[in-house]
Amino acid sequence: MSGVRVRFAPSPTGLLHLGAARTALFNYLFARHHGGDLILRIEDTDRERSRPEFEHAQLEDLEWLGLSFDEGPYRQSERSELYEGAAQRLTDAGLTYESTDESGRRALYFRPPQRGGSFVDELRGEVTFGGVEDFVIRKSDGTPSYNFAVVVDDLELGITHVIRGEEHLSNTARQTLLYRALGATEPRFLHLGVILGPDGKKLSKRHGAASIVDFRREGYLPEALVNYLALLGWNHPEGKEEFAGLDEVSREWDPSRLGTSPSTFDPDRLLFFNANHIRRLPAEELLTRLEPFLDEPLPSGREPAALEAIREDMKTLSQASRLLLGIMGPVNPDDLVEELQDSSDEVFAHAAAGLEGREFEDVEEARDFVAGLRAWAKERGIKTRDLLHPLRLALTGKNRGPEIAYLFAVLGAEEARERILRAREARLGA
RNA sequence: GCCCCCAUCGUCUAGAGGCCCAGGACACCGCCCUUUCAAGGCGGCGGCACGGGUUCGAAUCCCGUUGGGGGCACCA
Repeated sequence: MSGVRVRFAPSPTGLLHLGAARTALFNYLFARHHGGDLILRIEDTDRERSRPEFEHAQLEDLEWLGLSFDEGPYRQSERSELYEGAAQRLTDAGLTYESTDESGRRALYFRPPQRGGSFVDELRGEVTFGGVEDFVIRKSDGTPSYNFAVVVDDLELGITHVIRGEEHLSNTARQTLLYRALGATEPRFLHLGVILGPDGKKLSKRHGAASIVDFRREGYLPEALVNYLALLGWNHPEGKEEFAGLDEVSREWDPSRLGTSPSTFDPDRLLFFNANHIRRLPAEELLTRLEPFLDEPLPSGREPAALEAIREDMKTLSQASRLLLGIMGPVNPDDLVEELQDSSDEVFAHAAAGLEGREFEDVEEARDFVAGLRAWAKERGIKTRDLLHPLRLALTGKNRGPEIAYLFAVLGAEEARERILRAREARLGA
């Protein structure tokens, strides 16, 4: 038992974003690294904007990412006595006053004994601050303000390390003053560099898919997101950059490798990790994950071949249907007549004959069949290109695509034969 | 305007005074492999923001400038 207690404290006023997900991830990794506890706290003090749907959606995203919590969720909306007690102590100490604004709202303000000072950031060293003005700790509707609730809760929950984005640096200054006014010792602080959008501005909805749900819907794998996010502001001691999943990152993660500079979200890099993780997924697993993304089920009985045929080209799961259509979609033979070679006719005749009454149990059998075609072509002095390219055109109508054997295996011998015969006819008719 | 943080290839980063005329990854380009695309292999393009110090020696330490970012709400 290390005694380390960290927390992730989202506000249910929107969807879980990349930045928040990274914060959650690093808190999780920190807790795992130290054998400590990760606590979930919902900061729902904004009665207007907080919505249960958002809380549910965020929890779902966290779960999808594989992030689990040891405690919570605690909801700030359910802990008002705590804030009241703390507010009373500050009032008793003569550090608060009530004030009414133009619209007649009466709030409780905190007047810090000092306007400046410093705190230690574990990553940046001593951070000095000054010019802190009085700020609200209890809003006119009775709910605690963010800065106040955070301090009271982190204290009450025994949080030892506060890990959050650097956008909170100035809040930490205010909170430090609050801790001291309450006669408490502040936890340790780690402020991670913010994540910027490709335009260098703080990442937001404007930058397209910045919500975790968006990535999920587009067919990104949680493993890929975790892998990518883990490398934003952290690096492996030996430069390792590919991690199978959260468990592997957890095993190798070490807080001493954390950085402080802001980083820019790079969609290309994420895509690269996603494609990599798709390639390494076991077939059954890939099939399961693919299901929600398929317009039509994979060709019955030929699922494994179909899967392997598209896997290399798939950067996101949502591309599966399009890739599948590229193989199985209808072909108009008339469109490809011009591209066919002189040798096409005998190639078609031979291939069609070979396919007659045949069935491919798996890709291996299709490969054997193709090997047979190649041997035949070699004997006849037909170049490999003049053998396979016409076949590819006949089968899919396209110039590029997966290895030919996959095409046979996915389409099935019967359908392949028909397509070849149709192409042959079209060629003769031309 | 005030306060704060950050500063190595376009991007993510390694680098904690000599090992660096700076290494890796993404992206991009070329070559190889290959029926094609992709993957893979090999190679290329490309960076220490600038100026002062300190030091025998600085990407690394200090100061300044510039640049970028964040905060300055009865939002969190």
